[in-house]
Amino acid sequence: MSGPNTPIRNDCDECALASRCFPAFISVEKRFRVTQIITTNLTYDKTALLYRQGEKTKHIYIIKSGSFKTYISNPNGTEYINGFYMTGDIINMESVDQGIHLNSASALENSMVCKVSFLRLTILKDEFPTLANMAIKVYSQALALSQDLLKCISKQSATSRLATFLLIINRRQNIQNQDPDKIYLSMSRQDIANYLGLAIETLSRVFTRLNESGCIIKHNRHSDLSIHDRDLLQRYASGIEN
Amino acid sequence: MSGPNTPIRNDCDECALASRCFPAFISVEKRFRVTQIITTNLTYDKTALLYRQGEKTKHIYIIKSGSFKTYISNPNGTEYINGFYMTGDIINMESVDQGIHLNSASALENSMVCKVSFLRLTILKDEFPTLANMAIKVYSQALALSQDLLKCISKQSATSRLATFLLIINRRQNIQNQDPDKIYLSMSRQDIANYLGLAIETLSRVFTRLNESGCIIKHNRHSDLSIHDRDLLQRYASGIEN
DNA sequence: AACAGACATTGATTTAAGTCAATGAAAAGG
DNA sequence: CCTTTTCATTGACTTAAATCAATGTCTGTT
Repeated sequence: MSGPNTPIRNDCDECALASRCFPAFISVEKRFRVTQIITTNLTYDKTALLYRQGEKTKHIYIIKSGSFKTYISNPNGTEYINGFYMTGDIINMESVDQGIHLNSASALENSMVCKVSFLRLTILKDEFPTLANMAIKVYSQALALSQDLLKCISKQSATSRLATFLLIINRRQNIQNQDPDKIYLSMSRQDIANYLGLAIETLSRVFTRLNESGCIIKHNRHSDLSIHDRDLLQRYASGIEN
Repeated sequence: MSGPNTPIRNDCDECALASRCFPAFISVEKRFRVTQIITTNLTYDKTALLYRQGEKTKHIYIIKSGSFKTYISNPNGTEYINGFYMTGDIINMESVDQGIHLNSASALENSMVCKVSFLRLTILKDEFPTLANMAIKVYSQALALSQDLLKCISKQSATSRLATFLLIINRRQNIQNQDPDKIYLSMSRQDIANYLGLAIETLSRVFTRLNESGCIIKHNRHSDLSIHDRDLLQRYASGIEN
């Protein structure tokens, strides 16, 4: 076995996300410490639950591949979609304070995540102060995004909401995508409608209209589409065009 | 002058917020260090700008008294209200990552704030690791609140939105209030309407309806009201009642 | 391959909220 | 103190999206 000061090769060194994930904030020589607090490459099948609303929580999750939705189940059986998460995103940041899951998370497709105990992260943080900076950076970003989204969803038309949504998804997928105009929607129409605060029928009509205007191209009924006229899509998103 | 290890009495020791503000995370003996990074008791008159969208930023602000709104100005002259902040709240957390103000902030009434350089806070953080924990705690709370609000505003009726808004304001004001049912609205109807994603006329009608149903009592036209039937208000908020 | 069930789309109608317009009430300013 | 301006309320009408209902299309199962 390697001694505690001998660098060892671990999962994180070989991960495609390493440069954007928290090991990036720890020197290569000390990366071995990471293995002590992170559980890597957990797999979840489509529809599998990552965690359940109300449960106690001690972990954040980093998505290595695939995607998840978080949602709140209502007494009347309906769901409120809180967010969609994809490669590189961190799930459960909002529960770190209370230590209880505020929503449930389920896989939208077969996915892989790494699991980090935030209690242990706190200990490691004292050892590597840059980790705290990273945490604050990530939180600040999440908050900025969330405010943006609030603005968009509370005040825009159905067309503008969907256009904004597609542009955001596209931007997030582009980080690792080949074709910059391709969009893959791993979530159902119902999920998107719910997330954007629209009826599923309204959403469907808007999809049809965006398609007919030549703005997007649908490659099949559900998940695969391409942005064909990005400029127009952006005008829809900003509300210049209707 | 006191030497660096001699506890000195400073503004923060006497502040009513001390137990909820970040000095709470530093031992009394070392509190003097706080004075090196915090500027206390800055005053802003009603309508005065705390900062302007697009400016570079190095500070977060803690409200000692009064209230502020943050907003984005649009090319067409309209405003998007991002948030309302009151005593004990921290303004500008979302800009820490980018270092640029994502919105403008202005005082809704005569107010007092303390200003903390987050660069210096980073240095202090290495000295007092608990500060980092506090930062993460605060961020996690802010994120949870923001997700809650998104849900409420994107999917609820006008009545439910206003009822939720009033309950949130009431809860936040209760921390230091005498009468637990009193609500003071320092922002204009236009600001509330904008924040909730409603037309000002719709908001006005809902105010009238809540008043007529005996749910709230308006003490004057604008700012002062009381919750008269909290249970009913909560039913409106949850959408059980319309 | 055929069936069932889930999911998506399209059409007809209703409704909640937005818009336009007028009035009322308070605050600001000379 | 009176005028002007700003902000809030109320009414009449319009519209975007929700709802209700039917149809179409994919997915998975045996």
